[in-house]
Amino acid sequence: MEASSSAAAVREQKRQREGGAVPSMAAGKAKYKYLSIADALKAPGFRVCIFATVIEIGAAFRSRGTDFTLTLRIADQSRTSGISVTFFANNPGLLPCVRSSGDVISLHNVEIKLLHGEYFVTFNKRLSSFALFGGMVSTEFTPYQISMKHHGSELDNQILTQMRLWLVYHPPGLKDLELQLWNIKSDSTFDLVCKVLHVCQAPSGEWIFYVWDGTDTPATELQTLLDTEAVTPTPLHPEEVPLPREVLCTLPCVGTVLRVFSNRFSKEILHLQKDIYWARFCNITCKQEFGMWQGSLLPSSRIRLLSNEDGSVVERLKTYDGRFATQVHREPMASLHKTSNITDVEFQRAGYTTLMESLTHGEVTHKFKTLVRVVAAYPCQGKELHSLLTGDYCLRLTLEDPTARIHAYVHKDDAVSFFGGFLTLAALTRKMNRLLGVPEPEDAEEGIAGGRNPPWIWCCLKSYRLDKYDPWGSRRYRIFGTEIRD
DNA sequence: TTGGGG
Repeated sequence: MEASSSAAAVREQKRQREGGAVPSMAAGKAKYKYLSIADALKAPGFRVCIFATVIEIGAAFRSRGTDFTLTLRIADQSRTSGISVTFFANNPGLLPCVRSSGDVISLHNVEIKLLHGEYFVTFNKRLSSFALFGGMVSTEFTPYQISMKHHGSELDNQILTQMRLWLVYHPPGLKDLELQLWNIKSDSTFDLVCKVLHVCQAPSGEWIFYVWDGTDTPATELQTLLDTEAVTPTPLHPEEVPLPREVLCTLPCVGTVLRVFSNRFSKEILHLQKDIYWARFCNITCKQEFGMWQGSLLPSSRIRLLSNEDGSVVERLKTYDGRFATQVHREPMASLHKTSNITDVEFQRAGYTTLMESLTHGEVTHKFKTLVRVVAAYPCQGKELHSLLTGDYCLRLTLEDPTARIHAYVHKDDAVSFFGGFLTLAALTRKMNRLLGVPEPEDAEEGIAGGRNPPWIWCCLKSYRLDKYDPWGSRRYRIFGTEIRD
């Protein structure tokens, strides 16, 4: 927001301290100097005027004094993370009643305070005033609520139009700091609105939250090194101990279940253990380990419980419902618009099944078609690889989609058809590298080296058991009816 | 005064 920012404006506001900003008059209309939030913060202790958008709406409640109070969070272009504004009034009807986040508020003569290193805006009921306007879809210049003693300013219409234009590109509800699983970024801090599906304590004492928002985490880049697969296989899940089957079966089959780790014990965890809740995980971070996303709570992180009617929750559920409107929307979000023509599959007409749907399926034995990435293979190079076509070996692939990772075997009888014939070692290596997303030597020179990005491939899988007395413990996956194209 | 991610 290009409010009348600048040091001069700050000095002007400083002159107006005590007694409130006295508006200069021009053509009969009051003229207030609005500061951007960033500039206003340079003048703690002074009264300032701010034009901003409401990004969070608190509930009105009785203060410990004689008043009613309400906290809003407002933001502008200079501070998209926003700042908290506290209002007081002896009658709740006098507090701002914001119709929707994204609405615009004009604040006159509010005070900036700095407490514990954090800035706040205080609305003084004797000296301050506010006006509320519709957000980006509105073209109305008349406020829908106005406090006592609020005088419109000459620049209001112009600044309101600018603010609405900015809002078009920065819609509220999805704040810059609020990410969904589909757009999380490594080592950034953000808020996540998610359903807490399960909470447990790892043997290390660490707490693990299993959270979900109906979207898929992005495909990760993997390390090129594959020769350690025999000794230390690529893990199938970020936690040390996998979830017991009865818990696994309660998790959703579409959308990633992110593991969020926390060293801190808090009473929030006890609350969350009892039931499934929607929550806002504030100021959390995430990283990739072995190509898997995992979240972490920081000392500054907070968990806020949300109701099912919360706007962000309703939005997430709407998005999730949309994924069921068509078959293709259930497919990994990261695979969309990336045609997968690496393999030919037998199950041309079969529907699509996520790995989680198969893992939680009621019967061990079943066949399905899925869309996955090959994150690791053993063996994957040299003589060992070639002996698959002639010898008595089977190939172990580590497959992933946004919902799970599994080991799937290419049985010795299927290896020739999987690779499309008795290939030379060179041809076989080329096909394997394509599956694993290992860059071609010429690509590597262009700076793609260092990581690999396996493509999405269609593949037919069969789930079966080795031991009828321990069907789930002895479950295996086997690839069939799938051929890598030339 | 209150209140300060209620």
